[in-house]
Amino acid sequence: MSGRPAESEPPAAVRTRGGPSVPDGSDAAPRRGRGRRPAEQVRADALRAAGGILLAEGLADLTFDRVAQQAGVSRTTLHKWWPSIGALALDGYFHSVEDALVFPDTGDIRADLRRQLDSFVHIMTETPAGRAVLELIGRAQTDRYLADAYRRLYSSGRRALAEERLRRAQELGQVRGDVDPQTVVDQLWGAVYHRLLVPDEPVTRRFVDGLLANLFDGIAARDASDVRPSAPVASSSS
Amino acid sequence: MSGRPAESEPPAAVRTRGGPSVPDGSDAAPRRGRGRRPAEQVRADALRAAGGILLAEGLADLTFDRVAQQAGVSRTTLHKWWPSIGALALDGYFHSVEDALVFPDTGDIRADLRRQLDSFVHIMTETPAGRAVLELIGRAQTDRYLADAYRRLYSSGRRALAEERLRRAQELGQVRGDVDPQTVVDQLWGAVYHRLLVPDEPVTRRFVDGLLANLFDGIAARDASDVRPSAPVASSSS
Amino acid sequence: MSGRPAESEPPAAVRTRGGPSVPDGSDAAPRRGRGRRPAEQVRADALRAAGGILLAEGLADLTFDRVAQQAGVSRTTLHKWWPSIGALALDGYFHSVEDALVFPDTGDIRADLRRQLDSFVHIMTETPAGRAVLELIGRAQTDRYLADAYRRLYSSGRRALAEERLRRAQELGQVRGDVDPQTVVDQLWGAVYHRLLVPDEPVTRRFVDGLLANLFDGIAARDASDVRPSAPVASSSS
Amino acid sequence: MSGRPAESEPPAAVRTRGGPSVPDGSDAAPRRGRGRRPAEQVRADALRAAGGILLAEGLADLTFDRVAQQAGVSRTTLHKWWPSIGALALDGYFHSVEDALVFPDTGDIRADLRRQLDSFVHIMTETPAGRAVLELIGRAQTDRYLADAYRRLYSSGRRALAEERLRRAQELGQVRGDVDPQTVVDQLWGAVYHRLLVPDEPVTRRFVDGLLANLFDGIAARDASDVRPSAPVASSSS
DNA sequence: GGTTAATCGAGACGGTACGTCTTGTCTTAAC
DNA sequence: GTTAAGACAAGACGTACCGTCTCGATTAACC
Repeated sequence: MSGRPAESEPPAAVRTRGGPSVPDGSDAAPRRGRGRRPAEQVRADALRAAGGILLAEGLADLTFDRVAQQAGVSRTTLHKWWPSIGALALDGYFHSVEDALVFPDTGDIRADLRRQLDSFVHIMTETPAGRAVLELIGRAQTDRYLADAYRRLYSSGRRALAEERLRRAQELGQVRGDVDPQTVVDQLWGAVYHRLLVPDEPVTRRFVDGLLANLFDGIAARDASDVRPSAPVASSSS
Repeated sequence: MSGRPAESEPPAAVRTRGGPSVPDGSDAAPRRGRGRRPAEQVRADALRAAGGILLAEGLADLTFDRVAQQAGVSRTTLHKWWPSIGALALDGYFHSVEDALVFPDTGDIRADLRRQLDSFVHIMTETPAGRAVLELIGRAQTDRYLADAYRRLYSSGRRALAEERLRRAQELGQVRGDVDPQTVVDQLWGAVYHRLLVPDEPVTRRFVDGLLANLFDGIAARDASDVRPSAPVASSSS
Repeated sequence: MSGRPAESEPPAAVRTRGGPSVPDGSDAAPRRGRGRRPAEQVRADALRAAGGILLAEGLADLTFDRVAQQAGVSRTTLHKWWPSIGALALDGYFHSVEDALVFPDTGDIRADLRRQLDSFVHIMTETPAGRAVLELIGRAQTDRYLADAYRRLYSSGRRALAEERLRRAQELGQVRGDVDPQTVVDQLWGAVYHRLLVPDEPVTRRFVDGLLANLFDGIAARDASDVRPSAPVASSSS
Repeated sequence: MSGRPAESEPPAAVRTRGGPSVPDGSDAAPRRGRGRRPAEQVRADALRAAGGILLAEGLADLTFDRVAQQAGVSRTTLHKWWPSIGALALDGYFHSVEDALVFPDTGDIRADLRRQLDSFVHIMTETPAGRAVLELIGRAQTDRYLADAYRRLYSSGRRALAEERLRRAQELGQVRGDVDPQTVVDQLWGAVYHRLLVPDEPVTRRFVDGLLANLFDGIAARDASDVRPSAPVASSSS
């Protein structure tokens, strides 16, 4: 990401911003004279193009070259502002997608987590943004600029919001005080990410139910009535 | 890739097979005549080279070109056997690393999970194989061939082993019968993968403790004694 | 030039070979499949395009990029065969221009030199090849690949032919035996090149007359009748 | 450029002016405020930088960019004052090199020419200025602005000086009155330039001797004693 | 056991992208 | 109003890799 003013980016509800995010899918360059243009306009054009390609075709088809052509921006300029294509993709993602930061607080922690997880699962499985986020996480494994920016602009903020909500539940006696909220984050959202990144098993409503039930009720058998001799509930394993 | 802080590896004991997995680090091609060689020998050379580069330098530096040169195999042949560099990398990984799929069964499910998770965390955070697995998962987001092969050859088998062990625990009344074992897999190993893939938080022994405690004991407060007004336990959040 | 089979290249009369040396001036690429084409065809296409651009527009407008586009050849291939654009230009020149090696030998050395010089001057001042040669000599000052190739393929051969003819004249007693033929070459063709490269003065028939007269008759006054008080012959200096 | 065997320099004594012509080899810009500076100071800084780079590294490494950075002058300003990098290079050359245009006149024309030619050859073959002049002549083939400036500022003046000296010799009866002095210039200095620009043959003292001997004595055999059956004098041809 | 067919190595090629460099234009702000 | 600072489009450079294709050599299987 380099020394750019960070665009802050937030947890939860994500929505594609404006239908025509991709202004002209026809890869047409505006064609201007050589001189300088205001930096803001150039940045906006580049981000719009990058976000559009990312959401429409995926990260593998996103290159500096294509962004330059589609946005009418020179490659040199792109390299000056973004150190890697992954960093540009992430910025383009935030520019094209509207994240609703709000984390519901109705007083019922389990219901609020359920709502939040449902929204999250919806976005990840039903919108182009889902695939984009997975590809960004994937690319971040070999692009440290992207990895840094992703943590700074995206994941750390979402973690903080979830922790905040969980701490309030602890204060109200709804969640045990000796529980580390960050570990809960990994066992809810992290578990979903895992199924999305390595899709052996489907991400369903029943799965989200199971995540919350396991965590809130515990998986240890409490009394004999729980003991059942054989497979009690249909597993989704093949 | 390069530059990334190396991290880790997969569930169940993994061991690098044979010190000199990388036959000749000097990138020297054997130089043979043109004729045909036994397919097995060609495959073995290619896999050895691919695995060596993957573990030593990372997936980003692994190309068909380099494997061809280092293994003395023609690019044409590589393309014939593997549909993408990711697929070749995965095969090379298995050729260079010996996975012990064994899952301990001492009768104590929580202790067995603990041992298995500790081994997993060790490999993922302390050996080159860990970084390789993360990079493979990452690349699988944009490489269909790799994604398919990864599920078929790797993750599904590990899921099955864990499920098997958990079902035995259910039969012994140690785990509630209405719990879906696959969901537990995502809340244990999946949670670890999440922290490795998006490293906002460190993967420590305390973290593993928390995973098991949350899951076995539940996070819901059981009685008034659990209720505490403010942050009771040090969280690892920054 | 590199390790290519040298195309031998010769002194004297140069003629543009075939009107449509530039096959399709419309910068249109043929567009073929990806596979390999015979090296000879690729080389011929590249040379035709390079020669065409050089003669039609000059060396300054000749780039690897344009040759690649016009010839339907990839830049990579051009770089493999020619180490610099100058080297490619020289090869393209020889491919597009037909050099008549013949050096006349009528027995009259002065008349033969006159004919040869007239041909040379004609080509250098009246045909596109003249400008091309001057630009190649110019570029050779900062392109050692071009400089080497130019000497090897062009100038040394022309020097040798001229020397051969002058030596025959020496053997016949028409030229003094203690004269170095190579020095004469510089005082005839070299003098012409000088006027062409630094055009303070025009290259005219009278100039060629003067070159031969000065050299054959000497410029030293032989007797008093030669002495004249002021400017005896109109000088072309401005 | 680079890599070229350095060669030489121009007629009449040329001397590098001031050891530290290159102000600070560390390519460090002085860093000033934005406002206007006296035009003379700007010009001087630019010329000093241009001349330094030209003499130290050659014309190929001289760019507007580098001059701007090294001189602390903006590219905009350079473009305003000089129409091409060649034109700037030429101005920079004159700013860094002190040309003594004096032409000796001892009364003996042949001895004076000999001295002048020796100085010229020395500068062209033994000093950095020599290479610079050859590169300027080379670039002038494709840079109209440089070509015009070179003739106007450099070559025409030198031609005039030589002509002046030769005319005095004609008036004294040392040189035939029907000889065009400008043609003699091309057969002496022009011949040397030719050997420098297309270095098939070396530029030696013997070569300069030959130039004068051929021209003053003529190359035509005067009597039978000159006739020799085979190669009489060692030629430098390979 | 010799012929034939499959397979491999070698490497040329078009194509795409990369990251860098240079040029010339243009904008803005300082002087 | 001139200048510096600097952003930008344009386009070339040289390199890397991919995927395809051709060719020749060799081996293995078939007859």
